[in-house]
Amino acid sequence: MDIHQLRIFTSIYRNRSFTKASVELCLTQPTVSDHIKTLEEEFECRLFDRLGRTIMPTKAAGVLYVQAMDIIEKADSLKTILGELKKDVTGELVIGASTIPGTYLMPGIMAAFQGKYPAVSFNLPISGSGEIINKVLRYELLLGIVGSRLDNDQINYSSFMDDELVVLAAPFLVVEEEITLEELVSLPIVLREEGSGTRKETVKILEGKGISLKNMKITGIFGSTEAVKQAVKAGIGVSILSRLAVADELERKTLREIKIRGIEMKRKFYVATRKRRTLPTAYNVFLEHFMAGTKII
Amino acid sequence: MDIHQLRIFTSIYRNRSFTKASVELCLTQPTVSDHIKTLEEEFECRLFDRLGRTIMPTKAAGVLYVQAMDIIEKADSLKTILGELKKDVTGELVIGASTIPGTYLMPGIMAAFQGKYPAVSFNLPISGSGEIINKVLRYELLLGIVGSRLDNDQINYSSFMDDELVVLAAPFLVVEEEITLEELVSLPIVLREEGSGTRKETVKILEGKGISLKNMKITGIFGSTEAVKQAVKAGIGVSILSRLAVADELERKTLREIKIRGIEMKRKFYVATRKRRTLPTAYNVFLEHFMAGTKII
DNA sequence: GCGGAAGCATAAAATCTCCGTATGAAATTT
DNA sequence: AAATTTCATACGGAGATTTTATGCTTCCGC
Repeated sequence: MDIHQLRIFTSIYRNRSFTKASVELCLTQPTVSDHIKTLEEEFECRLFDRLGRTIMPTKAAGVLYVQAMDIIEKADSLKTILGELKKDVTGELVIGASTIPGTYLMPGIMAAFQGKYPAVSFNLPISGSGEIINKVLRYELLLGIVGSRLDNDQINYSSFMDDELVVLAAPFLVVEEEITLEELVSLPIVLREEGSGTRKETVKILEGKGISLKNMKITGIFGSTEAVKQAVKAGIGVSILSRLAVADELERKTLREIKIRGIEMKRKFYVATRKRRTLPTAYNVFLEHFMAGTKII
Repeated sequence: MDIHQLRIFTSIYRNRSFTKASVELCLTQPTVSDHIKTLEEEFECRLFDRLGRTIMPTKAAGVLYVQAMDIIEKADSLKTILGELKKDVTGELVIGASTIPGTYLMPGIMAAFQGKYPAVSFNLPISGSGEIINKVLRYELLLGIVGSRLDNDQINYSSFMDDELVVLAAPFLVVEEEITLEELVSLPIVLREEGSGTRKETVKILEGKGISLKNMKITGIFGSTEAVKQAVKAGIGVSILSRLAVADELERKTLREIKIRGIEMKRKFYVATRKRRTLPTAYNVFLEHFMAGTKII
């Protein structure tokens, strides 16, 4: 049995004629006859009584017609359903993010997106960059937003936004507005723990300038960005954090930015996806919105 | 798209593997691959991400799986449903009957049949034999029970029961228990109207004995069997009716049977069906019961 | 009632689809 | 790095589908 055969059957049933059905389906009459014969043999029951010039559907045909139409309609709707899926921006978007973008960037973007597509909801697991990327690798996440790359040929990174690392001090700390790199090294410093993306990027940039952490006076190591901020405010030392994370404090002047002469500490945020995976439409639409919305910043 | 292809798809989805699906379905892996390719092209969406040694169903695949299983199960149930139909003795049986069998024979048989198959109900339109046969011809009835044939090569008759026509008189009428044919002709007679099957059979038998109605003294023509009985009881004349129709009256001796020496007036009842038409199971089962139950009478 | 038209069945040939074998490419494991 | 696993592709043959041609029956008009 075959959907095609069911279509032929239902056409005959409606038209009360093999010939008319063959016209409707753009087939020849013998083809139509043959398929009905096949169906009758398979179901072991006559479907149409051939009365010479006319035909009469049997009771079995009446029963089959309803069932067959059911199947045909379901089959036809498949294409529509899968087509709609391509336009369908609904459901839960699970997007992993590392600490800085997850805390200070994504919530705002997600809120804006949800204003545009109210049918979506968000799930935003936040961990370190490395863990996020690992989950993308292990198919546990479709999308990760990270501030640090972990080289792996299975991951596609696309950078979408420049971030800046700024040196921060307590407002009361007696330091120039702009200092030299050498002066920075002489200051007491507080940092995130090892493994943090922000710390990793900071170290990378400093080492690029020929400075090792070992040459610096580390007065505190803290497990979260907020803790580091509190430590800086308390005067334990200066620190280097993402501008994104301290925008508020700089505005309210509870933290002070110290420029380094002739140096800009840039880093990038990345969207991480696994190679060869197909993103559902909602994710793609979100990414589009996301890329467009963050480029300007 | 094809049910077969949907089956292949669902097997892959369950097995999370093209190869395992090919084993399950007794196909080769390239065949399975090819069908999925066809589906993906038809639906214009990827169903499985090929990740090298493993695969991952896409969101579209998840949606399709539910729909596909639905179709497959419906398709599989078709055979069962049509199979059940063959054992299914339910629904309304519409059986046309002419006056005598319809009035005096069918109700009892139908009651017995319904005792055995409580799921059936009956619809028993009663008209003249000719009209019943015509309705069978015009596909308005599947089955007719008639006491008189109407020759037509589209109708199959099968006789199932002998009936007897008996001469009836009022109990008070002074007539011998058994008379000769000549004596019968001399008696006043009442009859059904022309067109009645009983009258037709009566005339046929009498003419077979060389007697024409024109030689008889017709004292009344009535439109129903019951009316004829009343007329006979009232002494308007004798009449010839089916034994079936007067069994009660003979028993209660409100009518008297008069035998004709050396003559038996037999007639037959017939089941009339249209050639080439397929009877639903319930009708066939009823016919079987019917034939078995009436042969003895 | 007879000839022709209409409708379904059957037979044979052409075409198409489906499936298997052989082989390749990529990823993972050893 | 070699071996293994898994999916993709190429190609040929078997079988199914379709068409053309034709036959048979019924039904309609004359």
